[in-house]
Amino acid sequence: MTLDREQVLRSAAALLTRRSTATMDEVAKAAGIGRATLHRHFSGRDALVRALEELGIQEFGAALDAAAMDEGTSEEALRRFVVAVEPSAGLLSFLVTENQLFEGDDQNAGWDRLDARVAAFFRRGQERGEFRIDLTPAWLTEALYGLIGTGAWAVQAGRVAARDFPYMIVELLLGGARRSVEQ
Amino acid sequence: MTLDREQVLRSAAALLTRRSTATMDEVAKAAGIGRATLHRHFSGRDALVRALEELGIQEFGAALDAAAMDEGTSEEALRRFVVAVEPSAGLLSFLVTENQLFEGDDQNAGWDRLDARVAAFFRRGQERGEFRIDLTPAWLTEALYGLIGTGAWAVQAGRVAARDFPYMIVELLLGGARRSVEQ
DNA sequence: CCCGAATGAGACATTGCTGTCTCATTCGGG
DNA sequence: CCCGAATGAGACAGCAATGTCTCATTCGGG
Repeated sequence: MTLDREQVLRSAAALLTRRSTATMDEVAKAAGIGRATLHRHFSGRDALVRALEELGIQEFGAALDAAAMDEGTSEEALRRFVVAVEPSAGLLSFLVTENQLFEGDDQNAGWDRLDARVAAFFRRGQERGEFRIDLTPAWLTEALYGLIGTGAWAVQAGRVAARDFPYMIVELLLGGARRSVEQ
Repeated sequence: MTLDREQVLRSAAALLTRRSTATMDEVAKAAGIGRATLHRHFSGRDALVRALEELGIQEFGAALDAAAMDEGTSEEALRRFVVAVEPSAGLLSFLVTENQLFEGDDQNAGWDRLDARVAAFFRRGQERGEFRIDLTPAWLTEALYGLIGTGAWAVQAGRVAARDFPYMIVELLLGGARRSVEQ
């Protein structure tokens, strides 16, 4: 017994990433437990989503920590980060969409903190002359999130190879599609 | 009388863009009509979404046409396109999310045709030496869609200025965040 | 081995949305 | 002006998911 809460959350994340409207019953079945048991541990769908949110925040923060965004060039740091965040990309994409539904409501302070860290990273890169300054840190942050979500979806849909995920995201975000003269 | 179908679709698009789970009743109220009338014109929620899908496909195609993707440099064409597609960005973002829910089901052939046009544009740019060739046309296409959706959302959330929308998307997609040496 | 705790299966009421229907009202063309 | 068509408001049943509860079963620590 002693239900593995972590494993339940992981399977729920995997399912909801694919189909965000999945039923509590489907979530339970996907975790290999009964719906009643699922309800005993997460008082409702809201509680489940909130638990997933905390998991996502924790993983996102862990990826930022693991990437050591202050060390080396900004480009190296960004590469490390995208590699570190890749396993959580699907979950994060789901949570972003889910958050968009709560229009105006109180947004989890955890996200603000993470957003601030990412935006500060881009600002630092601008101050060091590594990033262009005509694109705001806020936009670069949003664009990074968007590309991670898009990449996760494209991989899952089979439109791009999974092993290219970090390369494609970082190359596009940093270098863009334009072929530069020195190439 | 003689309900303005176009105007109903537009207000539905505006509402569903903000909150994709809006009720038929809310859609009707947003359009200033009764729920019964809404049902008389769109036999159900599915029919409404399908009508919105056709509208989105038509607008997307119109934006491609208006941008004349074959004329001038690829960069100029892309700029024209993003400017032309901006008014439809919210609707397209909603439709992409909605389509993701139909896992595996028959996807509207209209999208395939549009995807092919966009991918062909990037491929042409690669052949002309304007775009780098280590990023696949399929990925560039997905990334463009993702950035358009992200941009639309960031504007609506007030995180970036609306008038910067085309500039930010095109600059990031083409040039990337890296500050190049010649700058 | 045994007993308590946790689980799974299912019944049940509730809720919110949907789709259909009716009927009084309103609009607008002829 | 008048009549038919369209609309709005609301009633209604159906349905799917939720959340709660019960009860038999199973697991595992002592």
